[in-house]
Amino acid sequence: MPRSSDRVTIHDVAQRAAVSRQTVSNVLTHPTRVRPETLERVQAAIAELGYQPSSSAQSLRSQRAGAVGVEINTLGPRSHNETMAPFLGSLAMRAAEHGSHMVPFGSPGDRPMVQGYQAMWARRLVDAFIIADTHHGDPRPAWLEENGIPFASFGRVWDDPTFTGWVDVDGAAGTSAAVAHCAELGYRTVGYLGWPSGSVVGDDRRAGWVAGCAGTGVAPGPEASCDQDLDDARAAARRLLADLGPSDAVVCASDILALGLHHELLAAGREPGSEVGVVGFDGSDTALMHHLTTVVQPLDQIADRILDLLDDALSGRARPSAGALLHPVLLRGDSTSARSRSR
Amino acid sequence: MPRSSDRVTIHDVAQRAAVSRQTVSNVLTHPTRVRPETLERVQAAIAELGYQPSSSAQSLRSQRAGAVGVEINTLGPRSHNETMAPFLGSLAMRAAEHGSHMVPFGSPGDRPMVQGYQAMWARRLVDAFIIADTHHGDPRPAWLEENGIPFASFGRVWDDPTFTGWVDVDGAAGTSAAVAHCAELGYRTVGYLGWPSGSVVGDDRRAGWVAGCAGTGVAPGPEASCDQDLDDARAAARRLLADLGPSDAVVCASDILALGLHHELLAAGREPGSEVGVVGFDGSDTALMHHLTTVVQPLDQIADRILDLLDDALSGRARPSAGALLHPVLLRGDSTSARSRSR
DNA sequence: GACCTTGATTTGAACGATCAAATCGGTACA
DNA sequence: TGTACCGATTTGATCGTTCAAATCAAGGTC
Repeated sequence: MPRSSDRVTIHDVAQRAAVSRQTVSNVLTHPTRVRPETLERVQAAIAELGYQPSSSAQSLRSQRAGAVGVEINTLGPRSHNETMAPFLGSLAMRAAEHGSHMVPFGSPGDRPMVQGYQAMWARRLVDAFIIADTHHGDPRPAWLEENGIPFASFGRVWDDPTFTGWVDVDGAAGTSAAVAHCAELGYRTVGYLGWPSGSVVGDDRRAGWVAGCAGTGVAPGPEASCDQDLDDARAAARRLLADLGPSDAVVCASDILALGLHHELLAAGREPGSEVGVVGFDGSDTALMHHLTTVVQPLDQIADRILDLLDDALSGRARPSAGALLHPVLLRGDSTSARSRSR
Repeated sequence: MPRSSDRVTIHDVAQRAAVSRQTVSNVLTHPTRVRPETLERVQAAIAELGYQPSSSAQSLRSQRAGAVGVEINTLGPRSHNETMAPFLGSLAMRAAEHGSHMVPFGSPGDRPMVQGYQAMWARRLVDAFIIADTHHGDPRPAWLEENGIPFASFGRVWDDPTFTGWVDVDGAAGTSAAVAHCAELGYRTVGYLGWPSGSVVGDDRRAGWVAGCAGTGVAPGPEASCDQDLDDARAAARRLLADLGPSDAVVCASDILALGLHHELLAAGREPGSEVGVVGFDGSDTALMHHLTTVVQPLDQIADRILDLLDDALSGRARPSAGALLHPVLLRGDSTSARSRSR
């Protein structure tokens, strides 16, 4: 029976098993150091008392918070960032297996500033950070690097090509697979609805479309670009519509853009899929809800790899020689469907 | 200058200001105990060294993790739960002002089990939990209560009316306001698209529709119900369409349902807003994206109140005599618009 | 029988903070 | 002059764990 207080400590277990605290500790961290007979007795005591080491005590002793910070400014309303929320979910689930947990935090302002990071780091609430969506001129990578703070990034860190602690989705492979999918289903041309050139992610995805068309021999269809916004997407889609005949398909840089095109097709009385094929990108809830064919980001895998990177960094292992590019997976929905090639 | 190591501790500050560690501690926690002159000197040292107390050390000493657990199973893909993700965002932002942080976690399975909670609690990674979406037969509230674990709930805890540690949105007030909004704009009847009766949240929202119609004198329009799913919503909306004339409006139990109706209207060539009014509920990104008029849940306020509840519980203050009902706010979008009453 | 070795276990110390009790230098009062 | 008292500050102890060094028991060697 645990002592009067409700909290079971290593001391309670030691007393129960008639050994010293250190032996109990060894049972959990260096089982080989302890005699099999004793091991068993201590393990029994641990089980009976339901002992689990206190994370605060371990943190203090090991100088490790066992936590990783993730900025969630982008998670709030009006952000339209449908990737970060599920990504945080994946991280939280996977973190358990890595013996750590996530601490979401935000800076007051809209723009990602180092202020929030600074606050978390100074108190050592976290051992490392995960950043995402870095852009040109993003102050975070440089600041983290300068201060020797471990971090990993979801998405390439474009400002610093020497930094290899990132995991990213091979956007070109994704759009290329989307084109292949359309070709296979018999669409005659494959157009592209993307973002204005200049964004690295956008250019990457567009490149996959170009390469995909060249590789499969399908004719490139019309192209338009717009911002990551449903209204803009619809406007851009309207511009495309005139050039889209039956059995044409369009690959989009994101699910939001795909949804915009989807809506315009319906508004024009043209059935998505059976008439004009539409493929989105991201595998967002939005796409699933509307049954759009989409290129799904393997968020669980990404989370796992990122946590591996941090494990390595925290145990002083060398950084990998290069970042990791993961392949997205095409998820077939109703917005693309087989058509007879004979028409 | 900080000592050779990179970590600034209370000892470094003490040395720098030529006082003892305890005096430094007092400066931060009991400033009145220290002579003004000394206070200033120590504060200067703190500022110069950029000292912040170590959270692990404080946790161990105070027996408080300073963290709150939030289950995020519902946050993963395919959950269609558009409220939890932004809510977690609000919590994370507000938590900073409450001197704590959020720890999102998940259980392997789909259904909320106590297993995940157990794991977090045993190691004292968190001091309390925030639960949401409790349903009849939910094992969590009872289990938490039994084990004396502090928690608060977003949404009433229906199985235990004596539990008052909850904050909820006044759904009836929301739908009622939605009806009033429609009446004000001149819609002749206001229908309802809701969930099958039996869900407490759903019944609450429906009651507000009924009361709103009675209160404003607007005629109740047709009614239908379906699950929280876009396809189901569209099917239900099709059933409603026949009974919906121009200048009729429909209040919906959620943004997803509203979106379903929105889509069916467009598919039938009837303009949402100008012909048939549509009001959603939740204030989700989906609604904002589609410019739907919607009843917005005040997530920041809810987060604040919930954290207050936990602060009280952790400092041993008595529970409030009743749960808190917060008023949602109607956000006007394009899916409702003024019409001339003269027609 | 004294001495060394090996393996298993225990004791001491430390991580960084804060509470409680002890100390210190002054003042006031008898 | 002694002492009681005060505010300001310091010292000691503690939270629960784990590393490093000390101890202990058993066996082997010369």
